[in-house]
Amino acid sequence: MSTSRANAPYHHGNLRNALLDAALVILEREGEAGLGLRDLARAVGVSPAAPYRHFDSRAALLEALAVTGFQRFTRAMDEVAASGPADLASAMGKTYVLFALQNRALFRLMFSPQLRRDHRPGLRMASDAAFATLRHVIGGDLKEGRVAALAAWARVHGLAVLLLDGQIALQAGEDIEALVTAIVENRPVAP
Amino acid sequence: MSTSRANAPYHHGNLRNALLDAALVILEREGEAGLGLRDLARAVGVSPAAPYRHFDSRAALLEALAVTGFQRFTRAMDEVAASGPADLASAMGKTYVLFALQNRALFRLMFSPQLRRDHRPGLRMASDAAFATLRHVIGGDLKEGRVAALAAWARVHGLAVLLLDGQIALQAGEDIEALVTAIVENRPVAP
DNA sequence: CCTGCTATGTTATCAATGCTTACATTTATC
DNA sequence: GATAAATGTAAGCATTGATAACATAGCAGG
Repeated sequence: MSTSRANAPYHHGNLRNALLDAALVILEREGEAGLGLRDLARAVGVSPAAPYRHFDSRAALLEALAVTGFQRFTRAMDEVAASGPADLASAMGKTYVLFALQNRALFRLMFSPQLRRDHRPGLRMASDAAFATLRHVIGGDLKEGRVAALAAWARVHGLAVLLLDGQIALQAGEDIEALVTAIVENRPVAP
Repeated sequence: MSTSRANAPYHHGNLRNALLDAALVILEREGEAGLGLRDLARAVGVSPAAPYRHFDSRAALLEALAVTGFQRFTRAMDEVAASGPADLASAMGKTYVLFALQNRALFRLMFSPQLRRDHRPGLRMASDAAFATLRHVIGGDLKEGRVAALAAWARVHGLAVLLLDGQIALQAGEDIEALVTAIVENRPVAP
């Protein structure tokens, strides 16, 4: 290929992807507030101003991270839908919550109101794409109208947020995945 | 009383309360990230270092704000419980969501993982107090066990968060309060 | 090879912020 | 009044996001 710049290393290597990878690690370890451009540049081994060649601002970097988060989210949803589970809505709900638990800081970033405030079109598009499939499946599967679909979504999203924020205290010896399954499927823990 | 310092004006007036009031205004207008101690001091009309006489750090100020938020929240919950509605759980759920909508940034701050990270005892106590009553009412009213109580909580909290984050798009002419009522009471919008 | 041209990275620097220290001023108490 | 505590100010430090000027690496065409 002649125009292989997106993949081939230039000066450093493909710095943009290296920055995103390192940023994701720092994000999950330190939280969004602890992700500074200087630390990030130091982690990758470039000068403090180098990231600005790839991201206009810190907010733009966070947006790019959130977009990759929505892409992973979409992939996880598509995979579970393609696997053809017996109860599709419950399986997707469970995947929804587990995704949040396995990508804690990233999930929070995806729904960060700070990012949504300055209407970044890339984030909007990634978010819409992710929820288009989810909305379609939930709305088509439940067939109980808008309120039921929103209630199901709210239950799943609320469970994810409460677990992330440490509001739901696990009882002794309780398996978190079993609890999620029980709540999503709306049945007692011990069946 | 001899020790009326908490209320009586000293040099400036009771600076601590003035700071909290102004901080709440800035918080709802600019978001948590936009609440700087310099702006805050300027808004109240004191020097940039004056707030540090009342709050050890920016985090301590945010904690104090969150504590007042939990106190308001507790009051709202107690009031609706004392009013003796027909369906107590639904009434409290609706109050829960409306409180979030009427105190957007404050509600988010109350559940901020940043604040929870450094275990501040005041915040923990205020949070526990607020949820003790809620947990008691939900648990005692539903009588369907832990999973049902958590599911109800998750639905209400998730609805609040999704509305705050602008994820739920209102349809043309749709009343948000009616939608909240419908979802919380789990019935169609048009009865 | 040499000359533009673009993409990328570095150095130096600025402004704003959270925070601290040393000092000044007002109030309370004896 | 004297003294000590409480409260506010002034000045400055370290860090951070952001920008500007400069330097380097690849590419294209003569």
